[in-house]
Amino acid sequence: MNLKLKYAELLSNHVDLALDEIKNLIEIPPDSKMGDLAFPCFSLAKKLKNSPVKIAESISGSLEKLPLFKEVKNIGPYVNAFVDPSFIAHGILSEIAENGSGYSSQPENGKNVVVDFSSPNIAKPLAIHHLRSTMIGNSISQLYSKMGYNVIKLNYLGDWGTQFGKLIVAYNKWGSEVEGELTISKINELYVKFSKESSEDNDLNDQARNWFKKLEEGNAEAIKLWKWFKEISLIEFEKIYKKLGITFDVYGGESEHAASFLTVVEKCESLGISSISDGALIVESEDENDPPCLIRKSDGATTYEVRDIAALLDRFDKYEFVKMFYVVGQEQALHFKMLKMVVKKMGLAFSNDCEHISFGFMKFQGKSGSTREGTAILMEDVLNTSVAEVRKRISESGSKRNISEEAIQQIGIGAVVFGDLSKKRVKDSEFIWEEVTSFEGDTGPYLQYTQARCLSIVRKSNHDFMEQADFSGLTEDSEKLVLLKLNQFSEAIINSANNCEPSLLANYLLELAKFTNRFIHGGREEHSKRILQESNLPLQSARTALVHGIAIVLKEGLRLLGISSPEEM
RNA sequence: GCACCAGUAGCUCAGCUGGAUAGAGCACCUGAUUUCUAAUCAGGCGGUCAGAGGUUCAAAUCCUCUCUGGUGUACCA
Repeated sequence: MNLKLKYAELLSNHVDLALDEIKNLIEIPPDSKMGDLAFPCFSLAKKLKNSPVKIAESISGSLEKLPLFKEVKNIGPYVNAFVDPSFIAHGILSEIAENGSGYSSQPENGKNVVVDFSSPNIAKPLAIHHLRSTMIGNSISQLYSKMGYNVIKLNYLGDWGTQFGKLIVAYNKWGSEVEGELTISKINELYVKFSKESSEDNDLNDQARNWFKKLEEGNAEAIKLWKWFKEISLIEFEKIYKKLGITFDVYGGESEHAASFLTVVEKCESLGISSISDGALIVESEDENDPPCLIRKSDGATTYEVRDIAALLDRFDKYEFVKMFYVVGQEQALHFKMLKMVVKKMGLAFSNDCEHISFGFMKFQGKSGSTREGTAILMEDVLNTSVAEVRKRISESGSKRNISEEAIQQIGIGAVVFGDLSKKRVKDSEFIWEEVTSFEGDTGPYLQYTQARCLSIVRKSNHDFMEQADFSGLTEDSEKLVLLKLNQFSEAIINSANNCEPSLLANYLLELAKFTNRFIHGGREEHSKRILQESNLPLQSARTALVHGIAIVLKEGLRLLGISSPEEM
């Protein structure tokens, strides 16, 4: 139910503004004691040549009574409305009960959205800085499918480039020293060793560039090794994605577009937007402050930029997307700016639909870990530690409940994911072990706990509460706050999706959970206030339905963040 | 040098795109438990919204400058 719209309709007969304008002015007061909706009268003051307070008085005095609004009065320059919870409860709760997890979902619109996320480099283990792209991208994908889009989740692997030349050199030189089976961490060790040695021996870098050139030319030995490194890496990645419950629709890779780079080069040349500089082919930037975009190296090899452009052209051919999201760290902002710039110069309108969804650094003890230096914090370790902490906590609490292994996994992993997604993307975030393994307050486990608590009440209610409920009994403030919050679910989703900002949804869920715990907690202080102790069955049923609705919204909201929630914990 | 991003309580962060007395969580202090799940709830402590100007009825929010931190700056990706 769109309460802002209803309120705007009520006001529209007495305010000389278009319905939409009124609706956009309506806000939610900072304190619910002041009302549930507020219409500020400042902007009318000039037009009416009267003080905002007087205008508010006159409007509130002339409004007709609607059952939806218990009371409308002015507080200073605001016209504030108090919603009658019993009037909205039936609509909201039956909508949730009927749709279940589909509550607030929008019908399919057939439009394609491509989300490029996670996209790790082959031959390096997944570290915490990959967590952000992976989790943010996954959540954006869930949000857009909730909004009715057809989402293509694309894992665009960094599987091409000079680094493979380096690896091949390293493997040929020191590979025989590796003991046992070659794993991703052993590959990484070779890479680390190469980095160290090559800083003193420039010849190694030349060899590496040479091997990469060979790889691009289709040299059999190079390709064989490259394929092998890739296979080993993918097996490792899949293990983590499975833990996180993430799947991809398409695995792509830069390597696929290395060949088609010629198309890009030709197009740039024929359009006359490129030029030769120091032997390399470049496209000049529009902004004088930016460097040019390198399309082809002076030795004829491809660049990251040209491969990405070729990949983008290919994606549009395949999917005709309405949105193309690149979920990649902010350090690559310039790269995506140049990518868009070149594609725009190529005369392709879809350059406007491409968006770089950037995010800040993940740091550990003030530094961003580096796989090259071997100081990275591995994603697997983080997840395992958090899960272990949950297990420890449960055994120490001496709880009688038997908590399943599945639930322990969900809680441990949920804590890590929520910790990351509850903050705005742009912020750099400091990785603190104690914080990851803290499960109190504004955390994922808090939301899961709230949800489990609600489900427990629903489970114990042994009758058809939707059938027997009398929603007009829901008159308490604590009930109203929860109801209004449930009603805002779709707004939270839309906001979150439009801004590609999962933290907005995360914060919405925290508020919902807070109101919920307050509401339910009344039953702890006074036994008679417990929902299932209520002797008036229609009222008890209405409250149970409310709790049921909360559980559904919390579970669905968490799912949109990529977090699964246990039935019991 | 230039460009982009950030700066709000001791710490981690919100602040609904310009509105009411700047809010949460953690930490610290006090209280509630033979739990419809205490991974909870109630209360206390804690602020020069980096600084200075400006725009207007109204600025943490918009503009300008300064300071601090981070990132990027063509043949790595």
